[in-house]
Amino acid sequence: MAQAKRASSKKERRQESETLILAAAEKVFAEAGYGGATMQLIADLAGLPKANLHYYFPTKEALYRQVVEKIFQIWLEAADAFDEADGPREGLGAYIDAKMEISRRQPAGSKVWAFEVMHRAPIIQDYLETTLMEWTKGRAQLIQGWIEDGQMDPIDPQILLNMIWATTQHYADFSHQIEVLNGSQPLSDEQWNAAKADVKNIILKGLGVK
Amino acid sequence: MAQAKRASSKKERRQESETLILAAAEKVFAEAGYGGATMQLIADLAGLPKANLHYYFPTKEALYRQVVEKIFQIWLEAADAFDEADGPREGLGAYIDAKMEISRRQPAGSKVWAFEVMHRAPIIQDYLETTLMEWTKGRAQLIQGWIEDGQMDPIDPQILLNMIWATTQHYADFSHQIEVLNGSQPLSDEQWNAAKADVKNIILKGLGVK
DNA sequence: AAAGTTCCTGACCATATGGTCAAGAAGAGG
DNA sequence: CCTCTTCTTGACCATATGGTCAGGAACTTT
Repeated sequence: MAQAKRASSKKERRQESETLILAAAEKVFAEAGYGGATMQLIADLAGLPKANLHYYFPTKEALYRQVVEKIFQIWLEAADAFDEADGPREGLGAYIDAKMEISRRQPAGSKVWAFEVMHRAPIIQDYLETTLMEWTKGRAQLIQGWIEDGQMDPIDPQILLNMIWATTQHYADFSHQIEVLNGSQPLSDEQWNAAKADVKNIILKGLGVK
Repeated sequence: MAQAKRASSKKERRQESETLILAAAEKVFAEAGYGGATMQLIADLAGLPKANLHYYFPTKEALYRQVVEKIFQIWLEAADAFDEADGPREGLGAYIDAKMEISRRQPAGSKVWAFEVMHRAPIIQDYLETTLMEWTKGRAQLIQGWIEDGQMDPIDPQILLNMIWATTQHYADFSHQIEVLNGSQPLSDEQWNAAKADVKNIILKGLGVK
């Protein structure tokens, strides 16, 4: 209360600046890729001088790394949907919903992720090999369990996961194409809901989920 | 026979050089994106001096454009599978097969396409709005016909097309991730066939195809 | 074999970009 | 107030990159 001044402590202001820069960086990296993005563009979008970015993030690569890591976190959080279910209809359904929602709310993040993986993951290769690998193995086992319980057809769980990732992320990564084919209009709420429902129905029915 | 010299006429040699450069460019653009790719890298991969690239392709953008246009052609050719069928099982099945095969044989091309669309299609926007739009409308109508014939469940054809594109192209665009999750091994023939079959089965069953 | 055309390439240039730095502004603490 | 630390920023630098060009090699044509 004493120093007041918008209650922004040093740490808080630092946090704010970093968040601001990260948000701008995410957008620019998504739109231009790592190579096409420039610190100047990011700075302009954040409304800061370029030198200031280098105060918070020593190099372009460090900034990029943080962007990618943040996205990876969100990616993983969507996984919670999986765990709190006891059958494929609920589990897969909730997971598809969660991933569709991410594609809708955070398309830039999804694009950066796609860029990164397409570049053979120069930055987050270790995450792929450790965290993602373990996560995937765990869910694959879960799916395998459902199969053995006769709750769905026997299908290689990895292929199913690929399919879910592909289909849901497509709505973020290829949003431009989707918009153009929609008469250059962003999808409406109804269209998003329809897409979500149809994707879910096709996959669940295709899996023979009881 | 007279001038012999490997029977390479002027035009043929020109064609050869251009093809060589385009192939190198496709790889480099796929691996680094437009911004990350350099003419030097492309030249090195093609085994030519940089200045020579500029003899055949005036600018980096012109080279990129040709790469993207070539890919778009392949993209469209896969569509033939669609037309020569009289039902969804055959039509969609053949189309999925064709697209999976492209993902396998031409992963670099698919990646460049993905890059381009993610960048909001600065180069091939007109193609999206004309050729792709028309193609899509035609196939959507075809699918609609199948639906009305009771050959499959009623589903927004656009959502179905998105799903097929997403799933099949994922195997090219995210091949790195797929390899890592496969124990850092490329998919074997059996795995490719399994993926192809499973994807097809899930989608066709999910659509309620008779 | 001479002339004309196409092709090839080393050297070069202008520009853009990532990154640095020194000097000062703004707070925090006393 | 004075000092210390954290932040901010315009100016600057080294390098990399797209692109140019002039001169020569190689091929074609007559």
